[in-house]
Amino acid sequence: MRSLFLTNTLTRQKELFVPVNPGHAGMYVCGPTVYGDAHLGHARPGVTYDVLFRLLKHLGYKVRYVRNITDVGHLEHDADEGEDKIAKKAKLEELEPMEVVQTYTERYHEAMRQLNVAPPSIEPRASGHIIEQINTVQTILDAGYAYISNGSVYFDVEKYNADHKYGILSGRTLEATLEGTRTLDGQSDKRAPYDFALWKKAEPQHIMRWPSPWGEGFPGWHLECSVMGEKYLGREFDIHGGGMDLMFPHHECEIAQNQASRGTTGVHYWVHNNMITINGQKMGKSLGNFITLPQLFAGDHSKLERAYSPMTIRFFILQAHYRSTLDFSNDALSAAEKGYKRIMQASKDLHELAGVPSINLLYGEFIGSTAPETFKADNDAVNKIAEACYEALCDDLNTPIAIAQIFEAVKMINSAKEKKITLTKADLDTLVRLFDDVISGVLALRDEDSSDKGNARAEKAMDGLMGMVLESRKRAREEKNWAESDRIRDALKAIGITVKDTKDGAEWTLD
RNA sequence: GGUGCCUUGGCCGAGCGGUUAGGCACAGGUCUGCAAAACCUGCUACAGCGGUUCGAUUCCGCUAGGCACCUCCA
Repeated sequence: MRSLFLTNTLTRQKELFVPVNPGHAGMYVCGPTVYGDAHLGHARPGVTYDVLFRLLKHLGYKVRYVRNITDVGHLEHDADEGEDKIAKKAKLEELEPMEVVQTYTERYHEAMRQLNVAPPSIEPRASGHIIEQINTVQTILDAGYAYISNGSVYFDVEKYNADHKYGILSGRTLEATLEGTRTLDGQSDKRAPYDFALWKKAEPQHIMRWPSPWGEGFPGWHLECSVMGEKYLGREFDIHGGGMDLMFPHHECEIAQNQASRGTTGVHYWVHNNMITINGQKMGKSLGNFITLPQLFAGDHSKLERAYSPMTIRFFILQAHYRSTLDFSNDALSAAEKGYKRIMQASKDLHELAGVPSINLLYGEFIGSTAPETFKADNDAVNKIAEACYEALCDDLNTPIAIAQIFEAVKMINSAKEKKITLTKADLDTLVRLFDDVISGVLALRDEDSSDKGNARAEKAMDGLMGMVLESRKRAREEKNWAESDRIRDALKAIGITVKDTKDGAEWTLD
């Protein structure tokens, strides 16, 4: 099995991935809080951890990927004064909170499906794990790392910090945290500003509430990930992913909860993706640069010059390393779109050259093969490209380098098609395998054109029809009737079909 | 204020102590009835100022500018 290296936020270093159980990989990623449409920012972790999930599988691990849905407990503003995001939205739209949850969970799934992000192995909801969360709160209380105050339960950070160390992930000291903590205006039930809620007492107007030993209330936001992670992946598991903005306090609190409740920090590799910015600034509702995925796909936003397809977005994200900020702009998206289409065209041509059918995996499907250890092309350049591609992917998920290698392969394929170079069967087989495994399997880029064509019968009819049209154009060209030949080409262009004359005759593509 | 990060050619974006990343755009060429595509060639940059070094875009320091987290955020 190939070695995989991941940057671990905990050590701030690139580390060799060694799973808890050989051959198995457990991965937990913080999913969305479902109170609104998924936005550009959700696409980044969605795609990033999807690639990690797929890569782990391709390398030969049996992977369990848990990505939660937060449907309770995530408060707006200060933890003491804030309102539950779901409940607020429900009030606004006069819906049951669970109707809000249902609607936006479905819409999130649809957006992820369009981005070709495979569903996780398990997608647990916070509201479905209230009992487990109550149990964990009790365990932390029993261990002495929490206290009850006015019907709520808070984590005692100072006590915890004395025995263990609070801040190991973010590198913050307790004093530093204190300095940064906002002075609360109202009086608080908390002993210290950095204490966080494990269980919150529900005020009379609060609609989402459950009975507990401490009265009616609801769980604190940080708790769900600790609890569900342990439930589905065990006391200690391999990878925990999420956005960098969640590092503090969310993940820091998770570690403290883990240590306090199960005697281990719980996670071996913390992986954090960076943010997507728009004109150099993080997306925010208040900044007016908040673009949802449906808007992006439809081109329906003032910042958008036009629509960008899901695969364009996916490719755009993969062209940057996941730990770098990625700046959104129309120019960058347009450039990504062209590059993506170039790869897709080369993929089609490659499969044709090799005489094997193009694969275009459907949502959630996986390549069945395991990553090869060596490559057996006759042309050594092909072997080098394939090897470099895998090295890049295994080197902390360096997708931009992997894609750069793919472009090298694209160049070779095009040259072979132009008959400037010759590729042997072994060369073509290696390239096909690389494209099927890496492009379709791991990076999960699919051909949007062919998937849009519709059913097989329609496609067959279309092919036949185009054959007839191009045949009559061919005849016109043979008679050097350029006017007629150009008329047909222009007419086809007008209905969205581009014709290209190659050495081997005319080709057509849907725009 | 505390903590961390960034500044790469027209744009996006990798990387690294000495080797052309890649894409998009642009210019010239090949091919072609034309067009498109493709191929070939060109465009060689690392904010500024010092320092370390045989050699720095890559390490260190300072300066300028920008960003993120510390409050909900992927």
